[in-house]
Amino acid sequence: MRKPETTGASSGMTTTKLRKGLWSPEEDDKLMSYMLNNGQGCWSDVARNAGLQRCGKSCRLRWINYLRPDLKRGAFSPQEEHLIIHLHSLLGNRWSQIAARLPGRTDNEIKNFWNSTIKKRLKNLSSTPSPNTSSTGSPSTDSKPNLFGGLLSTQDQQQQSQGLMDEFPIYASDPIIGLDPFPFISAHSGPFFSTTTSTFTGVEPSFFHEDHESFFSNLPLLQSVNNTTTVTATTVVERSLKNETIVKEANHSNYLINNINCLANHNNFSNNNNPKTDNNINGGGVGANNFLHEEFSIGEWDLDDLMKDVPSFPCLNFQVQ
DNA sequence: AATAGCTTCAACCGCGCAGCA
DNA sequence: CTGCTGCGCGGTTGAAGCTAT
Repeated sequence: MRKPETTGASSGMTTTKLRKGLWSPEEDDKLMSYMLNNGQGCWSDVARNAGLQRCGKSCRLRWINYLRPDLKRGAFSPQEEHLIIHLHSLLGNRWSQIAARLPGRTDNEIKNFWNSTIKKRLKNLSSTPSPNTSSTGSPSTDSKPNLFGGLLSTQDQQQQSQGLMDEFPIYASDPIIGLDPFPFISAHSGPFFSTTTSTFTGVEPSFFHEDHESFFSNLPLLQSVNNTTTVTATTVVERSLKNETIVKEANHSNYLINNINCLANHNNFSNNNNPKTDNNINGGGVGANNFLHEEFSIGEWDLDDLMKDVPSFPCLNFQVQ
């Protein structure tokens, strides 16, 4: 928190000193009532028209992080934590994208939560290796390391997943975003990746149901690191801590090849009309079976493209009609 | 009770990007 | 093309609150 600056507007004709620091209740009232009456416009206009000695940037931040009526207050639920961890493993420090998938939460809030709480847990986890893992062995099939206090049994994982589904029904039909707090491991042990190749395998056409077509068509698969490497809990933690690097590197790695293979499969099954898909992935009409063995132009793809149509919550774009 | 150390989180800063003249 | 302006994002700061001693 910062000390509220008491210096008000100067007496100059053109130079009004902008306030910094904490917002007073009066300023909050002004901004809130202005936003409710006029909706979001140019932020510098908002600041001016609302009679605030604040820069537009400051008004925007205050509105987004504190005043917005759809904000959820209070601590993060275990389900939200679960989702944050999962999304962070997919997106890295793209807090705004993570926030867009958590209704009522802001990027700042999530960022703070991650830096203060989850990062600490990850460090603790890495400093106290699980007895169920070894430096050379495979992760246990009965339990996985987790950030909620140690090991999570398969049953507990299912319960957590169910909680997530209850809280975020939009994800209920999505086996990717909803189920796995530790995608690094599942990417190796799950049904969707071969353990010996970079190829997306074992998926039946029915897997891509139309109900979540657009979701899947753009949602990156869980990160698949070097598919021939055994992943331990320690590796998972280290990779979580280095996630930004992983995500960046993934753009030029098997990770993206997996995504693309998945996407290519899906786009073929769903026969959608995404021109980018058609041109760059489909190769202008390559059959489904060919996707798995084609070389793709990876440089033209990135997470943003893959994620852009993933559902977000309209409440985060609050605007008065 | 005092206070030192730690944690939390609201707010700021700087950068990159888009739109426009 | 260049410069300006506004917006949005991620990283960082620092005061308030909390906890341990």
